[in-house]
Amino acid sequence: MRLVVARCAARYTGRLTAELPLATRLVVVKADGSVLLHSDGGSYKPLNWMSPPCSLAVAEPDDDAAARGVVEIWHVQHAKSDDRLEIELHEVLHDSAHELGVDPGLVKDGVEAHLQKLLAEQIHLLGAGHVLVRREYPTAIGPVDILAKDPAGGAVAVEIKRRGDIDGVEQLTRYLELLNRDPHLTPVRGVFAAQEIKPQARVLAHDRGITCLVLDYEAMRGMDDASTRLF
Amino acid sequence: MRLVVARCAARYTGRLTAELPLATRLVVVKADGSVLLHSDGGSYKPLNWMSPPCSLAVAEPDDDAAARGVVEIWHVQHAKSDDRLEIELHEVLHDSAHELGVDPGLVKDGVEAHLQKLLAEQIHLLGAGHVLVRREYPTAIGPVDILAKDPAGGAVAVEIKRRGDIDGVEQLTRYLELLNRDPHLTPVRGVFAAQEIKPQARVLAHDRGITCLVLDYEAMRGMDDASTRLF
DNA sequence: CGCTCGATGTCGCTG
DNA sequence: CAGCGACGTCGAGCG
Repeated sequence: MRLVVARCAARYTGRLTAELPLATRLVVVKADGSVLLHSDGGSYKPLNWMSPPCSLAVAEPDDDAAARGVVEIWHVQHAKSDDRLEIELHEVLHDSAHELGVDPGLVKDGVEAHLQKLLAEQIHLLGAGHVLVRREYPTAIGPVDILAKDPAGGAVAVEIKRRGDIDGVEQLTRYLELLNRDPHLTPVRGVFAAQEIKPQARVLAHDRGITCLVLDYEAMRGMDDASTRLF
Repeated sequence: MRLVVARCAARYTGRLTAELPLATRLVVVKADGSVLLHSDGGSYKPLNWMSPPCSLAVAEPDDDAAARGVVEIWHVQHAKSDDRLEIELHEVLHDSAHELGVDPGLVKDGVEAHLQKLLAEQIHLLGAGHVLVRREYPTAIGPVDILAKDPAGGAVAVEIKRRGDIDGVEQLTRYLELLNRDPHLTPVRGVFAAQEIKPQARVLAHDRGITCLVLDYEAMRGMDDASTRLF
């Protein structure tokens, strides 16, 4: 990894065109050739960048550029598209290189996939006597998170979100509309399950006859741990 | 901006929980207090981070941590939530600070608006005899990209996307519902136009009587260039 | 390789 | 401040 702090200007062309006027920034060149241009604030997102796979070619400035104070021009070209990032370096304030090695990567916990897995295992949370049909039950517009049967044999479609927003209710509504066209399934009941359900989503869900179910992730994981520990 | 290259481990708790095992990484501390943890590859996104506003507190390791080789612990706490990032530094390989100043920011020029402009100019792409009424035709829930009239005088509402997804069909459906309440306009026909239309979106659109139109951006731009060149 | 969907999404605009 | 749409969305998982 190479770290350069420099006064620089940049231009990106590709899916859009964007310009960065002359200012002092951090330029990071990673081992895979990717380049990041960071300002001293904002957020984790760079002002501009090039994703791997890409190649970096360093060029001397032409007379015109040299006259503008450019000491080096970096051409960063994406390998599989015509995306291009051009950086004009005017003054290099810091330049260092470091061997970092391969990163073992981030281990996440508590994302939607976990919730889905846990609810599938603890399907009784939908109510006593419910039975799992399958996870990711396919429809023409995409898979429903969970399809289950209630004690009376009626189909139940479950949409799971970490945070229950209106979007999720809309999504579930579309699934229900399609599933209810299947004579073998209809009538299909809808359950909107999330760790936290926004009031608006709750209202909309209720309006459409969809049941809301708040999931307690910690408790569900506790159950999972318990069962794992037992066997 | 402070740049630290160090062997470190990290843990994030907040909207989810995530862990980073011990490895050598770049730690960036920006002027606004935000922190980025980058590996030597991947993409522009850090492995882990804390967005501003947040505060950084440096602590000495306790005996247990010191025994594990920790030389310093950074507690990064978000100011407005309980999001928290904890970084254990095991070995600092580089540490430098730099004054960058304020960044003038990125100037963008997008493709999205261009598509709308081109289709408005080449409204015949909707079918021979179509006439533009106006771009950004206002409704109570926001402007429709294009309103046109077909040769029979019927209203046509067009939603334009670069990538045609289900969301866009939903959006157009809402517009159509509102537009069709206007007795001067109804019945309004819907056209979903995009450079690329996903199969699911196509199914949903067809289901709702909405026409799909694939736009050839290059060809449309070519037409534009040609007309520009001629006059 | 393409497609779909989630995301600590983030960003920016508007009411 | 909230809501909503766009993003150079990115990235994982699956067929």
